[in-house]
Amino acid sequence: RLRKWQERIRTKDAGERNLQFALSEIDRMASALGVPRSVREVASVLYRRALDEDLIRGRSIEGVATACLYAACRQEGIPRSLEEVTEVARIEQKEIGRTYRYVAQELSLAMEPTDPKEYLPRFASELDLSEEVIAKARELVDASAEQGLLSGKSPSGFAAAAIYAASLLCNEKKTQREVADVANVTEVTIRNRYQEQIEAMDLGI
Amino acid sequence: MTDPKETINIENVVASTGIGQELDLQSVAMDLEGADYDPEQFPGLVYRTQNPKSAALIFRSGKIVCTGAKSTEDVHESLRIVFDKLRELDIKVEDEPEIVVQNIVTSADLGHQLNLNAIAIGLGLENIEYEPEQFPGLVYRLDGPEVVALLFGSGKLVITGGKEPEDAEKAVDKIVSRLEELGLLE
DNA sequence: GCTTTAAAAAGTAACGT
DNA sequence: ACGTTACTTTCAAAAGC
Repeated sequence: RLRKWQERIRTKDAGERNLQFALSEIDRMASALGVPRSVREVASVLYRRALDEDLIRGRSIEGVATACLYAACRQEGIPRSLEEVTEVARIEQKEIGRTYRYVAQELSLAMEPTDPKEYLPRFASELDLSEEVIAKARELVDASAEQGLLSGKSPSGFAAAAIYAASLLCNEKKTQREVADVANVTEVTIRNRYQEQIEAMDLGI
Repeated sequence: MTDPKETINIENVVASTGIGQELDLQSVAMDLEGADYDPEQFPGLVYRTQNPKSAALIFRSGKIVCTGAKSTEDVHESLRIVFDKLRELDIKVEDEPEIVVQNIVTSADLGHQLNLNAIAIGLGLENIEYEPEQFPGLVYRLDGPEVVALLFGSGKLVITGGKEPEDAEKAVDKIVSRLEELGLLE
């Protein structure tokens, strides 16, 4: 009786402490990633849902919290790549990706692949590129995606190539290295795609 | 039109068997040249055959896993070689241990580029996994046959999880007809 | 869940030259 | 800017942690 009561309090306290820990971790990572408060709120809601659905069993709180934040960024249209999330997380990328897939499946999140265009504003802003470059990059992404060049390619690499190509076309040139650095991809990836994106857009015009 | 089924190629066959005899892997490792055995790392002894090319994992219990062969025929040939090698070490091996194929990996080509984004939505996001940031292939789990297909933008695909070559053919037929009814082939 | 084996697909990354 | 090597994903079995 008394022991059971104490146990319930203990369990409740532990659960409450774990939830607070998860939410504070989401807050910490969200701040480090520089995403708006709305994303943290969506991530928190996802985490509570995961908790309600018992998805934490056999997984780390840290992992589920991180996966929820990654999913929330995507749902809110301001994606952070797994690599970027990993930089502020305390678990490895492979585990974040695996947990994200599990949570997305169990909560029926119906996540569509990230649209490369959602990366454009951030990349352009970090490179001090104009609105004109963003518009041109959008054209490049749409034209090349329409011609089937997007299948299988990483959204951030695709966006990076479009930003680089657009900066050339708009006479606001940035080097491949500068674009690669803000996008967290290699110069090789940009080099391998920007040319065909320009060709795709020229064909479409 | 080339039937995509004609492009199916078996890339790997995994099978298990057993000699019905316990083994002292430490001594087998000493006597069998080319054997890799590091019990700290993995409980099985690794023995590779050259013709056909394959790798056999031999366990203390006498059970053996063979992988890397390009056909069911090659699996039997590889294991025949392994059995004979063990017999040379004066280890008793049944005449014809039962060999069970556990998995067949095949590749094929649908002959058309694929719009994976459209296919992901067409097949239903809840039925597939497509995370191009992590892997370029779209993962599609079929009900019958029970196999997993990896679809690529090039139109090529990998089918794994099947236990017989027919599973891959059935899978390709199902995938082709599903994509056709969705109007996403070609 | 992990450890090991093999194999394909295509993309990306990290080396060295 | 090459080339090479290697990692990502899927699958199954084995014995043991």
